Amino acid sequence: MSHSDNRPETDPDRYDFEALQDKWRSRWQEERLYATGSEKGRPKYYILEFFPYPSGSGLSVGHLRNYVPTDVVSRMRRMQGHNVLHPMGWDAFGLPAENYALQQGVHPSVTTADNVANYKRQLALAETSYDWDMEINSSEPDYYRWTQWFFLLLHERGLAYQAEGYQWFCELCGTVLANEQVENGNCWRHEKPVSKKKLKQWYFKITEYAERLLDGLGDVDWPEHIKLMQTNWIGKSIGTEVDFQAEIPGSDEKIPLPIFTTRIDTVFGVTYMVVAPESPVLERLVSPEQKAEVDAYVEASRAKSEIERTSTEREKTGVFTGAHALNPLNGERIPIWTADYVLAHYGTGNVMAVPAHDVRDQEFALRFDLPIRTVILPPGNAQAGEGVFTEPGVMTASGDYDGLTSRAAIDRLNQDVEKLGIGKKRIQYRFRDWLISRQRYWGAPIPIVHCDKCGALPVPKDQLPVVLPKLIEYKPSGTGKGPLATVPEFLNTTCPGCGGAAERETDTMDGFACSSWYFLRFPDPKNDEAPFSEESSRYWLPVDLYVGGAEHAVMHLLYARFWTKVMHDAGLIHFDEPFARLRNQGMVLGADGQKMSKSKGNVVTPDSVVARHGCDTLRAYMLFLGSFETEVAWSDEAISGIARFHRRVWDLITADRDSSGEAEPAVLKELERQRNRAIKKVTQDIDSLSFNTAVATLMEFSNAMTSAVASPGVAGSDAWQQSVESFLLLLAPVSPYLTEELWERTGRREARGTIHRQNWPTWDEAALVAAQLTYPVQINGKIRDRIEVPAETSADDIKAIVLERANVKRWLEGKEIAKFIVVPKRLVSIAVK
RNA sequence: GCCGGAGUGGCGGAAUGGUAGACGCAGUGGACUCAAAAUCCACCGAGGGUAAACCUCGUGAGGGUUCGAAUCCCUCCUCCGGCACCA
Repeated sequence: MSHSDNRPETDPDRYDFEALQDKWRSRWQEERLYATGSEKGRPKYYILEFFPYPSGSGLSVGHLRNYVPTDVVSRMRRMQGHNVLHPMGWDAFGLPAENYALQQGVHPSVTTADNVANYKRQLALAETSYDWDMEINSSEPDYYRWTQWFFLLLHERGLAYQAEGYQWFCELCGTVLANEQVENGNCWRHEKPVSKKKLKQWYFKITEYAERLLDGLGDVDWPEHIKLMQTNWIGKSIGTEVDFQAEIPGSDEKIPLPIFTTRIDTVFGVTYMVVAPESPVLERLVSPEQKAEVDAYVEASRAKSEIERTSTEREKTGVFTGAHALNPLNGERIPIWTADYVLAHYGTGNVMAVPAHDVRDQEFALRFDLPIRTVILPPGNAQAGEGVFTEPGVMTASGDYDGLTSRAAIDRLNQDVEKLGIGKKRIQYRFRDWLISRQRYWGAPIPIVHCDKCGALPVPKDQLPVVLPKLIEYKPSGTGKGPLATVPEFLNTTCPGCGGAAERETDTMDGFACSSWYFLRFPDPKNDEAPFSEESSRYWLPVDLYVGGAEHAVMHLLYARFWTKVMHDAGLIHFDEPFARLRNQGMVLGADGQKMSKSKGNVVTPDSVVARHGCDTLRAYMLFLGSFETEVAWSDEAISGIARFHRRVWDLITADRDSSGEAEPAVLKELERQRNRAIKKVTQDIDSLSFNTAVATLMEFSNAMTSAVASPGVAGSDAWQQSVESFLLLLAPVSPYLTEELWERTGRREARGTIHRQNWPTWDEAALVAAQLTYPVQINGKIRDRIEVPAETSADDIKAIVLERANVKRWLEGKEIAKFIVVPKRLVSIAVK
């Protein structure tokens, strides 16, 4: 057999991947091969990748780690008779896009259009089977009109509100930053510490959905670690809120000072209290003597970077306020301090400090010489041990409660404080409402009008979209107001309430708003009456398989779930979890084991790989690299193995063979077994996203075919034709060009049309059993012999055969058999004494 | 500090209670060739054994459960990821 590479370039039978790509790409386009399925009576399959931001640097093979595997699943599902929706669109609004445009000195609408065109060109190189009729772009008015519509829906439902809040501010940028632009307390562009500035901003009340966001995680097939990250992020704590009484210095007045604690059983060990420096009550508690010191402390904590503020390494700081409080359970009078280890936004912003049973309180107490009183003993110990005891235990020095376990005491105290009217059991969440305002240009304008008389009013829905004007100058102003505030024709409008002069809101929405609903738009992307039709969402949603990087574990995936639940409550959709099955692809590192980056010069692009090895080889190699969910390094050498595999396949199928003669039945039966095994394994592997083993199985099957066809008569057999057919079908989702060409060359396309619309092959379980089975024989766990027997041999017969074997006898000599185990189709195990 | 994930040949990785190392890369030997590339065939965890047979060891370390453990349980080590004063 001659090899294709040895064939002259003019030989039409040579494997020429470029010629195949040119030939089939245009034909497939004409045939609309990737159109979204719409045939009645078929099951649907909606497969989606995380909404990509089309970055200026284009795609590397790392991105294909997501796009190629999902494409393979889509292709298999189409062949399995599903109506498949596999769309692609662009998360084009947002800070990265705006910053890229600023850096290029070109308008973001222009850079976005260029970047999108480049992404589409590169995705075409990998022949990902998107239906481009479904394409969407979040920065276009057709789309963001509906993002604004959803803002109004949230507003209507009381889930969007405006509040004063401290927000990250970078002096060097002269602007407010988003949380995600603050890395370890530094501005992402300047690597300089950021501080906080107080601004009036828009928030979404995601915390109202905390409990349902937790509950919903039980219903979805997601990686456990992602669910866990969301659970931790939401941070549910069950505890008690109790009012202590604070004495106002210099008067007889007392005000309630509420605290939140998860350990009300330690309440008899409180020796001081702490109020957060930003807490509004602080002002009233400060005595004249302490005022200067407290003011200086509050000022200093505000100026501190977040990294200094929250580092647990740092020594604790704080100042006495001059005020005292009364412990409502024992009447004790204790000092009130302010310290920045207490966070204003969590709980009540005040804490009862129990230095004997809390690490932080103890550290503080030791530093400032405050008393430490043990009130919990380790279970079973009458004496307190060394250091801080933070576990539940048994109460002591706690009056009537002595001797109760922490658990019992918490229940009783919860009831008691409620009876006394000084507090009650309460649930506290760690996460906060979603700050959605951005004082930046490149985003969906928040559809609100501010009127002096009527206040903040929503723009009527029929006036949407509020169009983002095309500004030339869109740099952040640094005033804390967005660039839109400088555009009179945008800013000035009439009030939808009273018709008088009014101003538009000039903040734009966080980019995560756009990606919180895009999966609903894809089934119905051109609808101009509504964000989507009820019919389209009822048929296609929820998303059956959602694939993207683990870095979005909390942000996007939590926001999208929140919006989905709101829409469900508004009666717009029939489900309340958007993504039934979620998987994270692993990253592709450069050949040097480092993250791919321009500066390291280790970026591999699809362009270079396709030019060198062709699309099919790139695709198959992306799958073969390693298991889908783990990180892998690119290798320029290993890809040659896939290139060889494709050439061998070409030769195997195109070779001229002598088809005369009668084949041996055993050879044909073994070929049939290999064929059925491959169908089963490849089908199951693609379903479970084990693409690397699917490709390995195809290699094994082609190796088995190569050795089978070397036997006389096999080439002319039906079994051989069946194997060729099944093999091509199984390989089709992985290597679409090669298989289509071979499908045509073996005469199948003319009769039956494209390989990509054929039925996926099915297997016969009965054909999977080999005629002869080899049983290893273990004696005390070590393999001492092997026997080959017909598959149907009974366990008793196997036992008899094994006992007659010389090797076995040798190991059994003088020993007693304790156990004799025959595991059908697997092995024989003997335990001897 | 807390939570999670992972440690298997020279390398990427298979195997989730049943023959450890499938499949591939690299390597070694051979065939073809004037030669090289490509291709094809064979070998390819470590040690012992002239070789075959066969034996011993071997999935981060140590212990346990089991006829049988990479896989399950306990203790520890290393690496990676997330959260990080959340009361």
